[in-house]
Amino acid sequence: MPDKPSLDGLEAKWVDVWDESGVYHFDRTKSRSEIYSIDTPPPTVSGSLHIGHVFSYTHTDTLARFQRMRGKSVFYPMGWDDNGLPTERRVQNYYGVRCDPSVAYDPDFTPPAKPDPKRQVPISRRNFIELCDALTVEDEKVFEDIWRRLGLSVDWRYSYATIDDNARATSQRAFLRNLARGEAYMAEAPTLWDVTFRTAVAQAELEDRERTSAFHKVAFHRDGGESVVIETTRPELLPACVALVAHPDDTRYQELIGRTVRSPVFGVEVPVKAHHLAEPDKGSGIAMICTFGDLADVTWWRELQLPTRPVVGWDGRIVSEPPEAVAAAGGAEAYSRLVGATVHTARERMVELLRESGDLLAEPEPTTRPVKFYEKGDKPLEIVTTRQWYIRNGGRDTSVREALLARGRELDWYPDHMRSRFEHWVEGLNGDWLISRQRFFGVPFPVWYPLDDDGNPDYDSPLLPDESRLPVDPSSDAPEGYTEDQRGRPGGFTGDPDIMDTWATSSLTPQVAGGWERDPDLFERVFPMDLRPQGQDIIRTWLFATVVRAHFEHGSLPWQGTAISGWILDPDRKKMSKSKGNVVTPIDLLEKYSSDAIRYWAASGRLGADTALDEGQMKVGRRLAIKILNASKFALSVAGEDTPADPAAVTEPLDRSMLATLADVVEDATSAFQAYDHTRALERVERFFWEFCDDYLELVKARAYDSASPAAASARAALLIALSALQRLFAPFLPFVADEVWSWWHEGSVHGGSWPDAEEFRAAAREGDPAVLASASEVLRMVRKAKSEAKLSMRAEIERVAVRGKNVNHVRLAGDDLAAAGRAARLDLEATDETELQVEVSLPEAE
RNA sequence: GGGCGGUUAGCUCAGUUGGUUAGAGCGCUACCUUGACACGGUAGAGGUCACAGGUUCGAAUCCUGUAUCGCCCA
Repeated sequence: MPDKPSLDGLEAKWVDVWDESGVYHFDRTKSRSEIYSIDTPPPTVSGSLHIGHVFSYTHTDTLARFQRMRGKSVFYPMGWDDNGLPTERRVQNYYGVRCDPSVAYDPDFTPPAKPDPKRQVPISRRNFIELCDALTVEDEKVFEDIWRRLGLSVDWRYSYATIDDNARATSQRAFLRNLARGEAYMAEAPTLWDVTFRTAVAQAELEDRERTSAFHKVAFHRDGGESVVIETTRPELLPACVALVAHPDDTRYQELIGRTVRSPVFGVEVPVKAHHLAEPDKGSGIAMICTFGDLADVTWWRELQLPTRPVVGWDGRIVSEPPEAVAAAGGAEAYSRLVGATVHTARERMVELLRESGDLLAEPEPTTRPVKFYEKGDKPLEIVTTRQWYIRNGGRDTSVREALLARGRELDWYPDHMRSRFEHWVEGLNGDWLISRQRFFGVPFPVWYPLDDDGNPDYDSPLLPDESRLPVDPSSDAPEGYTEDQRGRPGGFTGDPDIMDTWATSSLTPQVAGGWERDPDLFERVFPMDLRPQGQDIIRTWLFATVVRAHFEHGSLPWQGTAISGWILDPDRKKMSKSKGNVVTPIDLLEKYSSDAIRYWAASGRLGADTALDEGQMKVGRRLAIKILNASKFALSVAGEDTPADPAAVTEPLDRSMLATLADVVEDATSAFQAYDHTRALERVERFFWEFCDDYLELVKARAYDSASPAAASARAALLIALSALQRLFAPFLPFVADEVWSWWHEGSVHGGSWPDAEEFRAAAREGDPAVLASASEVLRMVRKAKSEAKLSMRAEIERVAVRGKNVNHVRLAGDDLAAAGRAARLDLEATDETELQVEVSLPEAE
């Protein structure tokens, strides 16, 4: 035991000790009922770690430590989410390169010494992926160091990365099984498309942003009748117009429905249709349907069975060939003025064309409206018809939707109200889950297509690998029955060029970490897992997708419960996020206050509750940690060679009262933890600890020093018993300081020890009455108050303390201790009917 | 527009199934260096529980409405 205990250096010391002792190692010989398994969120390593991560991971760690001390073998692996677009972007910026699949592999490639983000060097896909692999390894090291320093009780032997062989094999296997059962399918369909990243995106990745645009009044014509005026914010899509649409009840357009009109400039005949989604009070009440301007166009196109006239290409520019109908109507020349232009420029040119033809009936009228964006993109999404892979998720299938909603009800949610986010998301799905991405760093689809004699792929007869070959890379591996030299040749094959959406891998973390089909013995012991901890922002993505995959593959939930952490708000109560630029990195705070102090702050935030970044709380945590050091030192130094404590030695009513109070605290903390309310557990333990220090320690101090008497032995035994409980109760929250003070008088880690059992303390208390300590504390407080008001030292001698009241007998049981702690020469007690204790303090005569 | 959650002391938050005078910490003020702790201790001041109705013997707590903040979805 050090003379002057300190928090400095505890992290470095204990991180190493824990690592060497393997105290957090998962014991895989245990049976399922003896195991607590956690499906840890793999953080995205391409971003910097911020204080919000520390917050939610600490929540999980307190639960893991509680379960471990309860005797469970805790399966608590850590993963890294390194596949996907965020890593690609980081590699591009970090090395100053970009992936160009048409470039050949250069085995000697070295990245530019001085990366120039404006002039990224085009490199082959394979070189690019090598750089991704290299950089993620570095990033993961940084993350792991911080996690260790924060004291996460992870078993690092089970770490995984979402791009590693196991994750790729698992993703491909699950996909092949989905495909075999018809849960995955390929379709050529209108797809939300990001023109910057040139990839399809899924519904879960969308966000609406307000954008300014303008209504353009445009005239369509008909022979022998008045022209029809529509209003559109996207005149550049006029060559893609396939129909006009009005509401069936709109009397203004009744006689038009079923006839045709002619588009301005291009002269294409298009039908006028009726559909209930047309909004009569919007604009002129009649709209043009283009392929495709927005999701309503897609609905109309599908339900009214209209033709397709695509004009926007994968790069967001107007395609070179006009739609056949435009060419046939003689609009090719006008169209040629739009070719190659971005959507924005094409709009300006189209307005010019309309002005020239006299079909723009008014000046464009500015407006703002929500526009769909890819959450990581900065250009509006276009809708492009492409061939993509999907997984069913209930978006267009009522029975799947009902089954998934039932899974949501089956899952335990902490806090419970988070379930509604899941339900609303599932109810609002409007299509299946699009899982293919036209990107590079990710899990490839394990699929090839045979080429016919003209070299065209036959998408209807995909070639699939045997599961034993996984993971495969169809861009470098050949399908069974083919050789590599048949790649791209007529009669040969071609690999599917796409990769899976990150979530298509992340949705399998229980399977990846749990050893599904790789280590069946492990999988059977940990799956379905006990807990999925995560943030509220990814309920619709990660949580939902994981439920979908487990539902299809295993016919079960992936876990029994989910613990949802809130946001971290900056001191101005704004959500902390990279885009707002208010992100705080944890490392400085960890250094300034200690890991335990940061954990204390994090553990003070309830599940589901947004929590402000509050350095004040960290300061409190630091003070608490120091107090634990000092109180432990005191109790141990007083107890001397009396360790281990003998419960039978606890005879004094005050000591028994304290242990009875402690038993209640243990009971409360235990049930709070079992209800996933770590905050309540901490609060109860902490409150008791301060009362223990301020009142109980002061009361028994003098008696405990008087080494000869049995009353002293009682105090010393009670001190040690309480200390043992407190150190263990704090262990999930403040693991460093808890193990430090534990090590002063025990072999082995407190984290491998047992969670206190209320009954043990109840027995040691031997029917002690909590009221004794409470009453003595109350009187002691009154004595202090009198001294404080008289501006006297707490050490000042006083002549007499008189206590009256109903419960004066409680005070009597601690009378000697009270007199000693208050330095009172006399303690007079008088039983009366008063419910409140009346305390009179006779101070010494003023000099 | 729909949904979810919040609104309690200057700040950050507790407040169990409705039950005496609404609690804690920080900050502030005063005092105290007492044999674990000055990286400390003790005490004090500080609140119309967002607002308006209602139910009840009794409401921070239950009901209705309003305001306001955050998030999600249209």
